Amino acid sequence: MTGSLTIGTLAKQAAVNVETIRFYQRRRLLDEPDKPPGGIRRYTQTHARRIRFIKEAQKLGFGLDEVADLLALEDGRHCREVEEIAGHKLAVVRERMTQLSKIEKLLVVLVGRCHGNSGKVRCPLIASLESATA
Amino acid sequence: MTGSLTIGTLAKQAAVNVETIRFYQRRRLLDEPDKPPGGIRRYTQTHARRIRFIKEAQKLGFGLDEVADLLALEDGRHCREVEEIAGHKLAVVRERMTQLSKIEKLLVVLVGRCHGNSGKVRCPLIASLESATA
DNA sequence: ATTGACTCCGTACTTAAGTACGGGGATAGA
DNA sequence: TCTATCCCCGTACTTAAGTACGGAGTCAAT
Repeated sequence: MTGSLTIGTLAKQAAVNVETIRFYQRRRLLDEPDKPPGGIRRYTQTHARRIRFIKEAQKLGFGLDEVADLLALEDGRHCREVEEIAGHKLAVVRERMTQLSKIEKLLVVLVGRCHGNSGKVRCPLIASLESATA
Repeated sequence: MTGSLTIGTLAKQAAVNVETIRFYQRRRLLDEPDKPPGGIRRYTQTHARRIRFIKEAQKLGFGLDEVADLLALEDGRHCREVEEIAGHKLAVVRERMTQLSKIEKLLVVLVGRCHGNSGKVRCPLIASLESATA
């Protein structure tokens, strides 16, 4: 049955180390299912999804504390909290997208300029990001 | 004159710790100006810009090794290298933008749904990211 | 000429995020 | 049944990215 995983298979499904799962549990990012007396814990696809979410969010530059904020939203919160957390994250996310799109444009230009050429190229990558940074 | 900084003022301008600058120099992310015999090194705005760039790139989820790749582009490279590095980074950047925009949409929905409401809200944040992840 | 702030450099410590290890228990297949 | 493989849990180690520390030299203003 695909609805009941041991920690090992969960780890495989979510493509992380078993120890990482236990680490997330300690950090309260992932709940620890009750242990059947004298036994082995069972996990679900919900756990797997949450782990993958954590990993994705990390790639986007969020630290585990920030990921915890995001997960708090997922877990259901009162509106005032939601507005505060979500509003703040929204600003962060948008800022990041802006910066990324600047880098993206520059990379595109660079690759294009380069195509079929075999000399040296130099690009104003930094300057361009800067104009937004200032 | 604004064109000649000591490491201390450079640190202030770039909003980092002096030690961080020295650390970046060790990591070859930032060049170390020649030391006038028996003396104190002088930095320029170019250094400050580069440091700010490093910091921005980090916020976007790039590690220092990846930042080094980006800086290699800035520093001028042969076309084959540029196409390789830039092309690869471009894919990464686009992937990140996609993920961010998913999170963004969800946050917007969440905040909107919440507005003027005072109960509890729950959101399918994870599920949405997931659909892209899979 | 002296003092206070700053630089230089090497070494060591810290924080975040894992990873690894090891003893002891459970469990499933030969 | 026995043995291999996996789980549980605590403790300790690792890696990336800084930060801090301390002694010795330097510079600028008093």
